[in-house]
Amino acid sequence: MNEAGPRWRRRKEARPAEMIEAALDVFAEHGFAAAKLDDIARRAGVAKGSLYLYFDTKEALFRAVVEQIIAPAVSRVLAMAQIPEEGPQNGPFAEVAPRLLAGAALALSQDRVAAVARMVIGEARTFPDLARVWHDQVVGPLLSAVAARIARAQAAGEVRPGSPRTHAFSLVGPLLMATLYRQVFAGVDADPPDLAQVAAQHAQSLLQGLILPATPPAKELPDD
Amino acid sequence: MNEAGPRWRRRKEARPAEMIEAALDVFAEHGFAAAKLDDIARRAGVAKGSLYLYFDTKEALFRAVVEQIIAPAVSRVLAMAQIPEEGPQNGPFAEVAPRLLAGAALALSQDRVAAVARMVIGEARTFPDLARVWHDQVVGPLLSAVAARIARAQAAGEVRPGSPRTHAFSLVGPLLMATLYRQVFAGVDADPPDLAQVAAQHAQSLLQGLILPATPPAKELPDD
Amino acid sequence: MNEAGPRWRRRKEARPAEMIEAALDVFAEHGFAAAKLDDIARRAGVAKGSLYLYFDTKEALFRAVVEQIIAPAVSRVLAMAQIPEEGPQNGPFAEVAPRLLAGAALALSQDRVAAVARMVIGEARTFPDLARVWHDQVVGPLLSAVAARIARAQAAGEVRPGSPRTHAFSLVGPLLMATLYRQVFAGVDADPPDLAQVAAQHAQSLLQGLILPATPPAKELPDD
Amino acid sequence: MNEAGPRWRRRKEARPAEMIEAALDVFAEHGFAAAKLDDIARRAGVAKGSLYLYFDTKEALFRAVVEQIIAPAVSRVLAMAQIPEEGPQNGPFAEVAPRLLAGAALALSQDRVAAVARMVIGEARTFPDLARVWHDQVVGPLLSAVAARIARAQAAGEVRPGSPRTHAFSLVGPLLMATLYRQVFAGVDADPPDLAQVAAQHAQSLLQGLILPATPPAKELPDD
DNA sequence: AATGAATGAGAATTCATTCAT
DNA sequence: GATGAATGAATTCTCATTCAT
Repeated sequence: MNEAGPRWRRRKEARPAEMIEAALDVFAEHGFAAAKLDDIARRAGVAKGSLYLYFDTKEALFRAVVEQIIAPAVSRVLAMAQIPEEGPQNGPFAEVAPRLLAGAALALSQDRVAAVARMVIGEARTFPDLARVWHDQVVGPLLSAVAARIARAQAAGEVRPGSPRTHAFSLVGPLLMATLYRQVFAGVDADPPDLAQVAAQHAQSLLQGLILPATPPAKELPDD
Repeated sequence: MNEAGPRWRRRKEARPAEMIEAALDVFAEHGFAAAKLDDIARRAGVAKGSLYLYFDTKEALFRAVVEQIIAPAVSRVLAMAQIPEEGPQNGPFAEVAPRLLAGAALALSQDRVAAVARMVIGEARTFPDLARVWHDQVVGPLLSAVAARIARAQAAGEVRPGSPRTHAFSLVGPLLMATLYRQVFAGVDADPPDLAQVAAQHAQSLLQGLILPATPPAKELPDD
Repeated sequence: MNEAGPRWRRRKEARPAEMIEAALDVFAEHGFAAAKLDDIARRAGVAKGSLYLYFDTKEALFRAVVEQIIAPAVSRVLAMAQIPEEGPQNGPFAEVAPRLLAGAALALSQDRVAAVARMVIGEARTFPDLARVWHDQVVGPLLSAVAARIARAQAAGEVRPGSPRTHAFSLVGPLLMATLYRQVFAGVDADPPDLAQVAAQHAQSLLQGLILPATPPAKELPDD
Repeated sequence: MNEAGPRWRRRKEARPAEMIEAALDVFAEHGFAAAKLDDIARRAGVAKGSLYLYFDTKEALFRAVVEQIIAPAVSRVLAMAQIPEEGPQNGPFAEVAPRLLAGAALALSQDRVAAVARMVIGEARTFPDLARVWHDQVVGPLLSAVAARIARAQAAGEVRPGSPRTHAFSLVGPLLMATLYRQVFAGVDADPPDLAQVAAQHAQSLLQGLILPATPPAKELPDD
């Protein structure tokens, strides 16, 4: 710690995880504008001034939160969609998609990720940079990866034609919607949607179609 | 002196509306916390203090904005979902659903409604009351209406079994997602999704299924 | 409104008593600085702007309160001290003084007068004009009148030598103190001093002396 | 880093005192409502915001001023009234009382104490808590102590019967009245009463009686 | 590296005063 | 004469950022 060296280089890496963790909590709870550095410092167990040793600005701190905590979570989900050219996940889309949604449901169950998402939505207009970070590092890659996988499936004749990007919205929209719903109405709706359930049911509905074949009005079949 | 001059009344009732308009603009642009009453007043063409003749507090003004914009929007959308027992909309679900989504896409294209939605999402944690209003007056009724229509379709054997509420998420989630996307990434993504397109394509995908029949050009198999 | 005339002259006299009454109440309750013209207007049953038809300024309104309400009360008390050269009140000081104090106790029992006094004390430094009005129209005349009467009594050999002005403080100080005490500790002390009792007992104590003649340790005599 | 450097502590404890000093000045000069935090800060040589490091609110600062100035003043005066059972002050009441008044006159000559008193009187209605503090910690104990001493003198046959509490008003009222007079009419009356003079003359007048024995034109008796 | 006291620009809110009706 | 909506200067309080220690 005392000898000179390239150790300094590491400082950026060494950014106290506690600060970022604390910042995530506070941002998630109050939103960006209403988050107080005082709170963050207290929760991180450091002095307010210490935050400035590592982050030039409140916004920089937010950026770090996204980069250090959100990005990894995104990568994890992407790993399920970004199906490598070869490998076991490269099965039929009808099998990959449900797995993807299930994985996403799991990732989104961490309230922290969802809370940041809610925050970004609220502050996007005020801090365009936040929106850009979120778009470039989270939403964009995710959408593109999913759309790419869908395009591949279309090329393979597995998936119906149409804008792959729009198909991606079709695939992930309901799950994200449910996530937001849980976030926003946490204290209001005592019976919020279950993410895993939404993921599973929606995967089936979307893939197979919501409409049942117009069964010649036969007797009711026990639903399968 | 005694006659109730409606001269005043009219202005007295017009002013707040102009203030709410201005407030909507500013809130939508900056979010609640970052919105400055100075801006709102200037945009409304009144003095800062005049706002306080009609709204006790910044929060009260925010609430007024939400309620003022909500009311008509809800009526409009509910009219489309609250499919009357009889009437033309009471056709087969496969025809009703696309119309519903198309109508919603239209309603959501008004940036004002979408902007308020984004605001509420962003400030839900800070103003729980607001979340409750939004839930009880907007999202709840809407979801319930859609779910009820779906349940009816299920009873008629038109729609695959499963939680009607979750089916509702499947149906409207992508459209709402796209709406939010447009709001949040307005300045970031030069090529945002087109709501009408999403509505149309998603309706077809969801209803008919994203997966093409495993085309050894066989005949349609009863799903799964 | 259009014809010139002497009618205007009357306006000052016609100053609505309700406004002054209301102002007294509000000033007494909140002090000068914290008194709101809105309150005064509401209590007077007029519009806020109407106050300005009669009083140029908040301070002018206060001045009117003093002149219209306080001054008469003072005159009443003065009438008891300003003993005319002849007349029944011109008896021995030992008889006049108790009557004077008793009359003052009665006058001060009106909380309104006392409340304004409290207010002036609080705001004197902020609004020197108020202090001047109060001094010139209330306290000064009162003190001078009492001191003059005392001086006369001294000349007659009735009263012990010493500064008549200081004697005046000796005479009225306890009663005023008790009045203030009641005002300030209205909500705090459940058993405030009774003004009439203070007046009576103090008159006797001061006039006859608090100290009993060092009775050669004889048996207790029924006092006085 | 771990040693508790008292370096900071000292400054941290000194600052609030300076602020309270400054606040006393400004409050005394303008009263509570009209005092500007800006002024106080400037006079204390700190930034406006710094006040809020130590006092949550303008009212809290006011309270601190009162308590800070009260505490020593009360101790000092109580020491004079709380005549110990034994000791030199336990002489005849006729000797103790003048000493008591003289001491009080000295204490009240400090404008700071008097200024705070004036403030409390002025703001009592606005801040009932303040009135309570003042009553419970200052006026109550003082009055009780004086009344108790008087009661003792009555028991010893030194003092005329009557409510000891009212006698206390008789004793200290003129001095307090004079103190207030000086405060309130500081800028108005060029010749305010001298506290020591009032104390001395009133002590004699009250103890011996204001009325001279109906001198059958005898030779001047040494008064007493 | 760390601290936390200090700063001061900035925002919400109040209210005496004005003025069109 | 009366009204009360409108004004905007003034004030309290907040909080990101700085800096001496």
